[in-house]
Amino acid sequence: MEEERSLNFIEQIIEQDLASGKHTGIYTRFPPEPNGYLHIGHAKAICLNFGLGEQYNGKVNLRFDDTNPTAEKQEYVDAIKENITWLGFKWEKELHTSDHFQQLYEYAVQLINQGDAYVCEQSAEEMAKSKGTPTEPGQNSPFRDRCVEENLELFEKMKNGEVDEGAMTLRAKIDMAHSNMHMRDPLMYRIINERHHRTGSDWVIYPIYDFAHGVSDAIEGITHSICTLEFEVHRPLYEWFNNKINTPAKPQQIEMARLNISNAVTSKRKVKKLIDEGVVFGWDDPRLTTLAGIRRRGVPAQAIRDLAEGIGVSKRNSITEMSRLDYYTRQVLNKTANRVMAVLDPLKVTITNFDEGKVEMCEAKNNPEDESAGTRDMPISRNLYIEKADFMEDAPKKFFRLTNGKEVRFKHGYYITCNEVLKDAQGNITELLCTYDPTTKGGWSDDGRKIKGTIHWVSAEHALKAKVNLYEGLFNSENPEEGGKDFMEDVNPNSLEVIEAFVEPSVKDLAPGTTVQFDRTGYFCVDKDSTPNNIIFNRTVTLRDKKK
RNA sequence: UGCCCGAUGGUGUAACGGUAGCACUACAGUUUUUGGUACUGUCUGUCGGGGUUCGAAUCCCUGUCGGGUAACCA
Repeated sequence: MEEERSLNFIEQIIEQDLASGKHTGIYTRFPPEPNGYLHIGHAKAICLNFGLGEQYNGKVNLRFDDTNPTAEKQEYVDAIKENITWLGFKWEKELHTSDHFQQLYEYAVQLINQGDAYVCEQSAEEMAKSKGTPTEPGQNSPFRDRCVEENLELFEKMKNGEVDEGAMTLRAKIDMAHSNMHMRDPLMYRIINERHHRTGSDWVIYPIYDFAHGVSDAIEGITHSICTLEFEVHRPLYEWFNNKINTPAKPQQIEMARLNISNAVTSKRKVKKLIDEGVVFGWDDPRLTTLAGIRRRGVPAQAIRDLAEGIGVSKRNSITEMSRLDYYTRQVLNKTANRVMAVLDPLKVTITNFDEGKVEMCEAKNNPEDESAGTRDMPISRNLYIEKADFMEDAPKKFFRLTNGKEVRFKHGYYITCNEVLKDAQGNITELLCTYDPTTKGGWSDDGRKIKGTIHWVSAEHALKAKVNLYEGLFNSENPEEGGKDFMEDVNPNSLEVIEAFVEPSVKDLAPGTTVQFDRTGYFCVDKDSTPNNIIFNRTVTLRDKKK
């Protein structure tokens, strides 16, 4: 009954903490900075934190880490919430680090009173210089030994806007000779004269990540604070602050490897360049691995969650193959996407023994994997289209599609035989003259005839024209930036091909965002800009194809 | 160069001193009104060198390789 599954290292920590009584329940958080759009890497963190919450009946806060008003915007806050909701998660509380500004300030004052923090008047350059190097210790700031009263007074001035930006900072007094550079009297507060998207002009002093993040975790009662590997060297600082302050809880920071996907880039800077240089059309371009892009391409949220679950959690940096996302996408869509017939590269077929003007309806299952999806009626008539690739003259025996003289099944329609091939002056095939067997309606016969080939088709007069975006990987290399290469050089020039296809009439009413399977071709999503008179599909992923 | 982390098939992960397993990919085959799906099978792996032990992917030493880290960013 219970499926045997090994625990990842974070689950092991949690179960130990629960078993030992260190915690009676778990509380995690997802802490994005609202300065950009979420991508597939964030999705892993979201699924992990919220997934752990569901798994252990714990709570998960959504906390916007908004300590730097120069980059953060409400627009991003809204988009991030939308993405998380799309993924299907609910947060316990929506919080912002800025909600804790007053509390953080009071803790800072406490540290000053304890002699653990001081106001420093060194410039950024002086500070960098006196910080030392990995092999040489730093020099103490000349302001390091100010008395508590003076520190208090100066910090108050900073807070009240009486000090110029850059003129003073608040620093933790730790150890300028520490082997971990982050412990050499790190900044706690700096002055930024910029309007904050939530606190407006209430504050001009803003806490630095190292001080704000861990202490906010503690304030919120977070038990397990999961972050990525690059914060590993920050952990001693994280713990230093929470140990110096009498915070109500002592959260544990746990670092894990971020998710990297092959043939893609995720960093804001790089995606922005792709947009600015016109390689892609925006943050939600379906070729990007932003959540907005992936969603627009038609990938279901469940596939992202399955991916996050499937790749596991570890501390070693890795690149997950894109084929893995494709796998989960197909897996979900196979069960949920209705089938539809669409011809992407048309070849005219005339059924010579089908009366001119006659229209018959063919009943078609919407999804062979889901009986409850029902059926629809598709019109068939004398003039049809099939895929060019589904016909070949003098085909080899392994060719299971249409060829001269051999019967194939037109799916949901009839057995068809090709009798004559029409060509233009250059010898290109322009049309096929075929006949149908009227006794095989639906694609069946009870005389034991074995029809190996089944192909899709649409009725020429009933088909709708649709614009179809065929996407391929945006980059040629697994790792577009490997070896200091310029990732722009690695862009796949064929990442988008726009074609006009013929689709069966039933798609007319599909809502934007709906993903269907084009029979034998792939999964396609109705674009958000699609309308009944201007139908647009985005190829989500092709079907697996074992042909040759 | 200091400090920190990591190294298991092509890829992602298990095995916590006792038969190296699972999934993706690739390749075969069966089924099939999608060359889809489903099912079955095959290929490929413990970074090197020492040690501890009856026994090491696992523990110890050492080397090599990879990543992170020295923002008034997060």
